[in-house]
Amino acid sequence: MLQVPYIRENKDNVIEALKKRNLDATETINNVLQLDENRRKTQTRLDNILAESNTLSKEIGMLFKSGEVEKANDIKSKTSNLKEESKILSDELNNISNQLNDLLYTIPNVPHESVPNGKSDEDNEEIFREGDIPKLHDKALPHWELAKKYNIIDFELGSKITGAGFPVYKGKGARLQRALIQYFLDKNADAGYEEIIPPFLINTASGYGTGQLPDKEGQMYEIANNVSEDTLYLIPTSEVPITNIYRDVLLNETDLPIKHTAYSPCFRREAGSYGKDVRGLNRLHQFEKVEIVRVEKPENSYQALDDMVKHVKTLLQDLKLPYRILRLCGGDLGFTATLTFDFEVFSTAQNRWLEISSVSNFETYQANRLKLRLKNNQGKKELAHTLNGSSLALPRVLAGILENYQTENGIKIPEVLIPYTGFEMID
RNA sequence: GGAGAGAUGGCAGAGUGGUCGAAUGCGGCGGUCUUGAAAACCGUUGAGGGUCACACCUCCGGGGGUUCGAAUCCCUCUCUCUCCGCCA
Repeated sequence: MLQVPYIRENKDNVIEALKKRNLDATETINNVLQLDENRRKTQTRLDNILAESNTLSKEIGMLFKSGEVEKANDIKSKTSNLKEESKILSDELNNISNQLNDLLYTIPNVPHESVPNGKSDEDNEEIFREGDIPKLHDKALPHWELAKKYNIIDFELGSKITGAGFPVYKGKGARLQRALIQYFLDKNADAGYEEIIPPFLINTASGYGTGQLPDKEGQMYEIANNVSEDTLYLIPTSEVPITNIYRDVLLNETDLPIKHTAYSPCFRREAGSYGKDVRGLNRLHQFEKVEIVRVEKPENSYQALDDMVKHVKTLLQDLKLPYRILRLCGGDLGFTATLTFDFEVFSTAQNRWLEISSVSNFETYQANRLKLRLKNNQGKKELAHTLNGSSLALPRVLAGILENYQTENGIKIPEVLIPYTGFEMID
């Protein structure tokens, strides 16, 4: 969430910048500042009462020690008023703090200055395009038909076992998926990202840390939890457990940059999706993803973002898939991000672009929730910047490969993957 | 699943109702000494709120309670460790 002192000092800029999200935050920001002022005032009043009561308590202690019991009892009777008052005030303070927090949770991150105006994904700005769109033969099929034809992904079987959106990968399909995971992890490791295998369930504190909670519970599957009283959630992305490694952590400047990569299954409820968007592998409830996460010094985070974009590019270049990069407009920008670049692969048989990666800078927005701080060279503590990106989301890469690499005799395997698959053709 | 022990500052570890935000050791930082370094010695060193700065307030795993007063007593939750059982 945004930092209150920052809002206090940059009120007009914050309101202006949030307009890019098509959001008029004037009232909310005013309420925040009002509540903040109220909070500080109440805190001061409470502090004074507590100070007085502390003084009296010490006096009583001394009097008892010196045997002046009557005098002590006398003072004792005076403290009951203070007690009552402090109880009322601390309730009030709690109330105000909760209101303030609740409100802060509703304010999205301030977009970076380079974020274009716009209402929806149609207004995203294409900044880069690479790779040739192949000319397919006459009988070319969309990937869900190919999956059936070559018996490599079984959507109906997944529906039987679990439900729609939980496909079963079989034979060479499973093998190809695993090859991609391993290939991505290897490439990420080569680029200096340390591999992590995180838990696939997270608690509520972690959900708050990265911004899935509150309000976006609907995105995640909730687990009836017999282990503790806390609710657990299936991870929607490994960003959540990985970034939460650094919740309540104070880093030294020499620890940075921190670069992690992880493979994990991702679980999303995707309530309300329908039609061609959910066809085949386009949108699933469970999918595989390799993620990269970074923790950076504030002054380096945009350089890091750039670096991540470059890295993701190399993956697609290696796979020889046609792709483009979009700079998300204010209307499409995620709640917690300041700047996001989406990668889309061209799904030739469907004749549409599919999002396969989203690379974002969160600046201090997550770090503030996480209490992820950094002690800089002057010994001063400041919030770190967090970033993440997909490298890559598997199903749509798979869709892209199946469709773009199909021939009349079968589906060719991209050359870089052959050492991982052990076969060159799905036929 | 059963029985027990525990959670204190960056780490280790004392503290069982009042002057304890917390001994001591290690580590960190600054200094003396040294050509330089090490050692030794001296000093300093938790976090958050608040303030122009002080004052002041809060924090000894989380939450609640007892008390004029809680790191210390009670309840509860979470976590860790030991033993037994079960298990990939």
